[in-house]
This record gives sequence, C-alpha cells and structure tokens, in this order.
Amino acid sequence: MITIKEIAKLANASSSTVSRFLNDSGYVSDEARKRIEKVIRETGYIPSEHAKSLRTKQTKVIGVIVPRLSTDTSSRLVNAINDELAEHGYQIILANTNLSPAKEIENLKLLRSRQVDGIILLATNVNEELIREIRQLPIPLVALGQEIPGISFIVNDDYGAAKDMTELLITRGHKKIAFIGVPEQDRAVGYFRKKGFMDALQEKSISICNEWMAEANFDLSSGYEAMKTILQRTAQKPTAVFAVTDSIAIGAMHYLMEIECHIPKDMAVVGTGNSRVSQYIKPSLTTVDFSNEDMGRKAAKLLLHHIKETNGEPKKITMTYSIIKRDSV
Amino acid sequence: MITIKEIAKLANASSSTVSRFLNDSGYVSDEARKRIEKVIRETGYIPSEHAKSLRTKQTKVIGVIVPRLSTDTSSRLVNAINDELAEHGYQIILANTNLSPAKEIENLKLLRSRQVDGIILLATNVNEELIREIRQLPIPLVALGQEIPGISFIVNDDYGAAKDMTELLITRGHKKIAFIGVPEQDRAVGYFRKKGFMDALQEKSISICNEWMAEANFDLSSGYEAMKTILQRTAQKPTAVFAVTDSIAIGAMHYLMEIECHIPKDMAVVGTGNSRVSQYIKPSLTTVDFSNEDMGRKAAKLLLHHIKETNGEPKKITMTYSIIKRDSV
DNA sequence: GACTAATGTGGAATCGATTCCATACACATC
DNA sequence: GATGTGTATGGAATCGATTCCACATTAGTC
Repeated sequence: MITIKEIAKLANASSSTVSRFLNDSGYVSDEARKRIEKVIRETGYIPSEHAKSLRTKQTKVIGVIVPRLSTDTSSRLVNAINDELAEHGYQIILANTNLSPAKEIENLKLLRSRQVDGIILLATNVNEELIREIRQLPIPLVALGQEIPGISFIVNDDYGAAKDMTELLITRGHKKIAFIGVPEQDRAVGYFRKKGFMDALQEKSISICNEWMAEANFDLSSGYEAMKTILQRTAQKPTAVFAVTDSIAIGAMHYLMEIECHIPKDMAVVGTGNSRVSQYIKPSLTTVDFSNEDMGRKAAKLLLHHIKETNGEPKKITMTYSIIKRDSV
Repeated sequence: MITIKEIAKLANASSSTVSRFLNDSGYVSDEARKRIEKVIRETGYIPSEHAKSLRTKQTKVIGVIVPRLSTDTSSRLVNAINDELAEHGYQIILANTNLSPAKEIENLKLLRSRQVDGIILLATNVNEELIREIRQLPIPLVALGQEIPGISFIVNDDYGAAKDMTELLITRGHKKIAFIGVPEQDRAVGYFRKKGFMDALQEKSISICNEWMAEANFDLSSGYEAMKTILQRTAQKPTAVFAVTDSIAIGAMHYLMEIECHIPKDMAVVGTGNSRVSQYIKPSLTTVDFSNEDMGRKAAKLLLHHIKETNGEPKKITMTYSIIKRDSV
C-alpha cells in the first residue's frame, strides 16, 4: 500500500504538506498543490483511515445495533439512518443481536473497540446490565423504540396509538374486543400498547374478558395460534381483535380465514406498524403507521448532535403516528 | 481511553508481555498472566482496533455494498451474510448506493480506505468503469447477482428459473403470455430472465406478440402501469402474465383487480423472487424462490476463503431455485 | 562444569497518518 | 534598518497497538 510519505517524496514535498493539502488545513502553495494533486491522481493513493483515526480519535463510523435485520421495521430504520449519516460523511457498521440480550452487550463492547463515534441501539428488552453498560460508554448513544432513563431515546407513541386504534374499533360499534399482545418485558410493544388498549376500553366502561386476551411472540405463526386459542376457549365470540404487531394480525387473519370467519363482517382485525405487507393482503389491514423513515433520520440527527455537543443533555423524542384505515375493519 | 501501556504499568509488566497475553502469542508466565488478567478485568480495558489494524493490516471487517437496504432481497442477503461472518469474528460495514452507479465506485474507494479485509458487492448494473475499479482492488471481492468476468461471483439461475416458470404456464394451457421485464442493462434480471422466457416459448413454437411485452423498473407502480399499457393497447387479451420480479407482479395484480379481471380465472400471474409479501397476498403469488439466505451464507464463505487463500482462482457459483406454486395460476 | 535449549521479559522500531513547532522568506510599516 | 505579519515548509513527536531482537534465567544433557 502506498503511504503519505511516498506521495510526499514523489511530489517533492514533506508529509506535513501533503497532509495539509488532504485536509485543507493550513498553508499549501499553488505549485505544491498542483504537484501533490498530480501524484495522488496518478498513484490512486487512498489515505489509511486507521492511521487517521488513531491520531484524531475520530472514525466517522457509527455503530448500529439491531435485533435482526430481516424485519420490515429494522431494515427501514437502518436504511433511513444510513441515508442521513451518509449525507454527513459517516458510514455505519452493523451489529446483529438476533434477539439475544447477551449479544447486545457483547456488540456494545465490539463497537467500542472499533472506536465508533457513536451508537444507535434498536432496543428490545432493556435490562439493568445493559443500562449499566450504556452509562459507562465513553461515546454518545441513542436508543430507539424503548425508553432508557438518563440517555437520549426516540420512541413511538405506543400508548396513544393503541388507545386511538381501540377507540376507532369502539366507534365502529365493537364492544367485544380481543387482544393479542407480547410479553410486557418489552415495554414499548408489550406494556404500553396493552395499556393504551385497556385504558380506551375502561374510559368507555367496556368490560374486558380475560378469555379474549392472549400473548404471542413476534412472529406470524404465534399470531395464528393466539387467535385459535382465543376462539376455542371462549363461548362468547368477540367481534374484533387488536394485534400489537402486523405480523401477529396477519397470523390471526390466516386462522380466521381457515375457519371461514369473514373479515371484517364476522370479525374486524387491526394491526400495528404498517408493515409493507399490510397493504397488499386481502383484506388490506387497518393499522398504525409509525413512520420509521422519519424516526431513523431523527435518530441519526440526534446522534450527530450529541457527537458535536459532547455535554448535551439527553433528549427524549416521541414520534407521532397515524391510523391507516383499510378494509379489515 | 486506557491503553496497553497503562495496563502494563499497573500489572508491573511491559506492553510486550501484555500484548502476548492478549493474543496468546509467545511466553507469559502464570504469575504475569494472573496480574494482567486482574488489571484488565478491573479497568475494563478494551484494546484499540485501529492501532491493531494499523500494525497488522487486518481489520476483521467486511464491506457490504447494496443498492438499497429496504428491499426484501437486500435485507435477507445482508442478514445471512452478517450471520455467517459473525461466526468467524467479522463485522460488516454497510454502504448503500441508492441504485447510483457512481456511488458504487465511490463506496468501493471508501471501503478501501477503511482497509476492510474484503468486499461483498450486490451488483445491479455492471459497467466498464466498475470492473476496472474492482480489478485494481488489493482485497478480495465477491459479487452477488451479476456475472463479472475475472472475479468470483454467485448468481441465481435466472435463465433456468424463467424458462421453467414459463413452461409451467404453458403446461397449464396458456398460449398467450404477456411479459413484464426490466431494462436489459441489468443482465441477470433484465436479460437472462427475458431470454429464459423467450426460449421456452420458442421451443414450444408459441408465437410472441410484441404488444404483450412491456418494460417496468423495479417498483410496484411501474408493474401496475405496464399491465395497464399492455391491456389497453392490445385487442387480443393474453391469458397469463410473467413478471420478472414479485413487486412488478403485485403491481400488475393491482391493476387487474381494479378492472375486475379475476386472477387466475381470467388471467394467471407469476412473479419471481419469493418476496415475503408474495405468500400473504390474495390470491397468493406463484413465484420462484432463490433462497437468499443460502446465497448470503455462501457469499460470506467464499469471501473468507479468498481472504485466506490470497491466490485462489475466481469461482463462479450458480444457485439453484425452486418454483413455488400458489393460487395465482 | 560447559554447553545447548526452553522459558520469560522488556526495549525499541514500526504501522501511516496528524499536528505542534521552528524556521525562512517576502513584503509592508514606521 | 528594525520590526511585524502573512505565507509556506519540513522535522519530529504522537496516537496504541504488535513484533523482532537481545538478554536473563533456569533446566537438561553429556
């Protein structure tokens, strides 16, 4: 590999001058500029980022930790983050946790050793150890999707969205509404969405039947199973079902179709997240759009802000949402 | 940041010894080992990868260039690549071209300056300049999706898949088959899939009507428009349509539904790629599965092979495919 | 007891950039 | 002519690791 020294020699200058030329810092005469430019063009010289980083403590790389990349939400978020960061000359290095909390911490360390300038963490379940690890991080971190006390985060208005959506169902005349959630460890999806649902019912004095509440994990088949469980154990069939994610909703719809329960005539279904699939299935799914694109860009901007202002206060941003009315209600 | 020197001082050893301890290279006595271990544990020392890379010329980072991250294919590929590489202690740094050829080259340079150990390029259109740039790369590169002469690549059997699928339509009695393609610059999707389609028809001596051939780009709405164009300009309505991607197929289906053309009774539709959506739409889409998961892992393995054996011959791998029969035919 | 071999350790050069500092020259100002 | 200022350049230290080499100690062999 060709180095700055060799460029300097070929251009009849010192490496200091070449460096000043490269970074546009300090004086370089026009003649020297021309000579250096020529040599660089001819040799195809590309400066080593490692040597640079070692000296400057800046890497222009941001670490992004995601639970898994192959989901709609993750890939849209990462795409938006990348677009925004690229505009500011940053690249991203990916770390995939495959939903394992241990890997979340391991990745945090890995990224630290690469001296990334900052980290964006797409959090799922937040535990004590993770918070401790984040706190002692020497670089800024922005969490997405979950509230983490003391650090900057961006969350969706999970509570408001779930409440609004439930109210929509009530407005349409539904009184017997089933609910398929996920474990409450996941504060955002498990706890807040459930709370929004419950509060909406309570405000309208609509009773909640335990038989209509089921728990799934994040995948489609678990939505299918949850719907099955609900309908098989209850005598009084609900007229609508609220699912905390689109995948769960689509799984539930599959079961309903299987037993020839018509959507929305016999049973209304709503999801959450506005996955790409949701608009192409039949009937198209009424859901909540959280604008991942916007969230990703905001996250990138917030992180860049923290990188600039190292002593900036932690910020909490709550994204707005919109209800997408389609044919499943 | 704490450095190896400070660790050495605290552990009453030299940095050489600490380094030997860290890399398990050379002699370190048990006593020294214990002292160093203790100090590292207490200080939470994490070695700088930059200093390491500068010296060793190894980064344990692979660059991955994708046209865009938010598509099914890309995100599944990247996920698989990441999984495989992570198992071997590598991380990936992402570069997004947003479909611009200029950015493809720019990213190549960017990754080179970061001294990644290798590059995986998810190629779209391959031009002379790109090939030149790749050839003079001092590190191994594996291309995905497109054939690039002289370097290792993994491609789908686009020709075979398109031919097989067309034969399926013919077997089902279709003789008037429309085709929605993409520009032939994209050799894999544009040229080979089209050729497979044409050859299948020719072999069965089925004539091809120019009015039934349309071109779209990769997005859904262009599939919608292409279908519209075909049906509006032809007197003789085809009975089936072959789309070179699932997105195009779904766009076409939307138009067909709009004009109340029943699928598959009035018109059979087939796509290519087995996108996640394809199985959830109604009617579910008959399509070709290329197993991106497998391709991603193979790409990672092939790249690692080239990193080890620097003088390895370029390899060409063609993936197999399988036709997924569903309800749209 | 002399020699070799194995074990263990630290000093110093090195990787490829940036950056502080010293120096030099040209010109303007009083 | 002394002084100051802006322009231009190169030398040398530095970042934090690895690694070669020299050296010291101990053990084993004849």
